[in-house]
Amino acid sequence: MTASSKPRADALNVLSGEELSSAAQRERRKRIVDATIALASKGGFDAVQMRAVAERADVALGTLYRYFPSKVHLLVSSLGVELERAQEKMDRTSIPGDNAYERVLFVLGRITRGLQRNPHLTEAMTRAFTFADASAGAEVDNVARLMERMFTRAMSEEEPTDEHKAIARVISDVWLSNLVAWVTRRATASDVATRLELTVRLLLA
Amino acid sequence: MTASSKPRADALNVLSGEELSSAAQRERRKRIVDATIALASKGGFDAVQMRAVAERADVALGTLYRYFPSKVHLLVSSLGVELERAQEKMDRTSIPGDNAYERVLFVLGRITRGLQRNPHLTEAMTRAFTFADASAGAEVDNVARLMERMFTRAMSEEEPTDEHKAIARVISDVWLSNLVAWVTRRATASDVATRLELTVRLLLA
DNA sequence: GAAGTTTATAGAACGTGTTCTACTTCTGCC
DNA sequence: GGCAGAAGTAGAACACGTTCTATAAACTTC
Repeated sequence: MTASSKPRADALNVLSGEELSSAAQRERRKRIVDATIALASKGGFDAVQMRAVAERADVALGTLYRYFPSKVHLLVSSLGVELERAQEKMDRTSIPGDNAYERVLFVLGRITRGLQRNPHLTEAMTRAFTFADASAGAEVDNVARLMERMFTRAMSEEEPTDEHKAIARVISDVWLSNLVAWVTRRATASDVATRLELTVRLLLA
Repeated sequence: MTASSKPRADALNVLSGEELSSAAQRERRKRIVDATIALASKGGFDAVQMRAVAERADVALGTLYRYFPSKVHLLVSSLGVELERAQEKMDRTSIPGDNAYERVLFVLGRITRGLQRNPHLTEAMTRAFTFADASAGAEVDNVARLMERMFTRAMSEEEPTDEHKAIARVISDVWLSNLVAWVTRRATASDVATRLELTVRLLLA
């Protein structure tokens, strides 16, 4: 099938090759993450089976493992992708509220409701995140930073102070813990809302 | 081996039977939990393999599963046992400090250092705790309650107020999250100490 | 103390994450 | 255009959590 006789084939190969090498890989990676998110959305953590992800992304199992060395890496990386999307969306809208307290609550409420709209996906990602071991430390750190940034931005548009960073960290911890309680059905959505509000009040009011 | 002809055999059977039935089961359960803790202490979450626990506790695999329906149940239950021990020890000593802030920090420091003395065990238990799904909700709730009680007691000896309960919950969340960061080597012991102190200061100073 | 029920045992079997092997296809380089 | 090495593929193989089966022991009840 290769057009071996045309003089242009060379240039064409180089060009599409260029794009292929990096671009085909970007493309594969994207397919993998998309497949992960689709499967997670449908059936949660357990439904994200490596063979199923590979098949759906149309790559071999070995390739999947070359891109993501474990299921946890895969899910935490996907969480990172999702959080970045959420952050971008958040950056495009202005956050209402007269003070840090109101603004943080707004952001928390909005993102929490967003996650609760897709319970299986949330379950898959939070469980992977909290189950991650040291080998996924980098991915986990990345996500943790994204979360903290989200809350420091909500608190003020200035460069965050150390105190604001500390508060953001506490909020991240409480938020995650409540999300986990919610996905494991130990807390209702309104329990979560109440506790988050209480927490933010303790910290920022 | 059964003394079938003696009139007392009956009573004895009933008695030792009584003790056996329940007591043999208590005994088995204890052996299982001990084996779990021993294996976890040696090699963490991965070393707690169901076959290994069963063998070490000298019960069949099926029996292990009859007592604890999954590895997570097993580890979270063991965490409950450990926390109760820690609480009892805590109850026997008086907590120094002039105010809630100092007292909570004292308790936090003490229990954190205790856990850090056995990193593998801590890793096994915290990972099981945060990985638990809905089916282990009861066990997880039990542990969460133990944690919160530990901190409300530190804050004051009175019946805890709602605010104190809320604060205890936040501290529990932050504490757990830092413990996880520590076992996954994303935070050092002194990072953890610093963050806990900062958190308690935000909440109680 | 015998029948029936519950609990325990040994071990096979199964599912899914992970690793390994043998082979093919790309890609960059001369 | 041909070659060396990297990347991808198909699928077997392995490990460990979990379930299942067949049998034996322990307990309860009459």
